[in-house]
Amino acid sequence: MFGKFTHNVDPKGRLFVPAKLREELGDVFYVMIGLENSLMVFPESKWEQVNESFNSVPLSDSGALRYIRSNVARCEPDKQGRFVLPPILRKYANLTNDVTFLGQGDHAEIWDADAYNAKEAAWLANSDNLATALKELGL
Amino acid sequence: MFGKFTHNVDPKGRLFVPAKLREELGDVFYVMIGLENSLMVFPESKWEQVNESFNSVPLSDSGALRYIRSNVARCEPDKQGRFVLPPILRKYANLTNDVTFLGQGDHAEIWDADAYNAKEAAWLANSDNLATALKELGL
DNA sequence: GATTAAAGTTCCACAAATTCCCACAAAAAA
DNA sequence: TTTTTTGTGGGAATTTGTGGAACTTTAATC
Repeated sequence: MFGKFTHNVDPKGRLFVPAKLREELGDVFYVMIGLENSLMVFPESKWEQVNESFNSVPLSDSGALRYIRSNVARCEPDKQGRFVLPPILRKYANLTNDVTFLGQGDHAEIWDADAYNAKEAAWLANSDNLATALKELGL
Repeated sequence: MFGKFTHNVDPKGRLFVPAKLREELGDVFYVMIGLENSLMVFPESKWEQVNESFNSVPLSDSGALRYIRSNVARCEPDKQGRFVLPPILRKYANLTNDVTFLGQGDHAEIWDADAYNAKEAAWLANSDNLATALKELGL
């Protein structure tokens, strides 16, 4: 999963799955809260792994995990390729108008478009950042 | 992959893969942002290596890599040997009219032709540059 | 318990964008 | 020159993305 795609949430809270990600995300996927008010989207296969990890943590340590897990949404897109994102998640990520999907290899991320653009622009503005990152990748 | 080839982007954002690079790039290749507003093009085999590097970085540290990865495009040339470069990448590299491909061994680079020519001219203007470079190569 | 309102789903329709395909000019090879 | 390959343009058909209507379900009110 790669690339950046921007769509809007409609008044009913429906989100369109970008065509390029649709196949990889499949008919059923899971949305969970992520870092910095982003959301993470897992295709079913990956979700099973994540779920395993949840289960391997002892219940007593699970304060934070309880919160995360209780806000997971199982989503199934409709015929047009849209799905309804529960209000809690929409609120967590401040999704109001435009929303960007980011392909991140084995999963995707959902961000409020403005918030993400600001972050990205700030990062790109410092060209050392890119040079360092490429070096880390061995390029 | 070697050589320098210049073609144009058409209004639909299509780029022609230079004949001499076509075989080495294959039916599927990946385009990613590079230094100084250039783009990097990887054949599938090389891309797999790069992708490994991406995956070896823990999610929490991946801030920088997020921006890079979300600007990757998987490309498949059409029957004429052209492929569509997503607007984000075209914009990043300021591709409007003429575009040059540079063969760089295991990958290729894409530059705006004017921008690249200017850089090249500036570099050539100082003859010490060449001497230094050859020395680095042990020649 | 019936009626109405609100919220949530499913479906249909349409514009815009993208893909696919055909045609042709220019350049290179035979 | 003739033939093939390379490079470019554009139209037709399909897909994508968006809005909203119609229908269900849930809840609220009398």
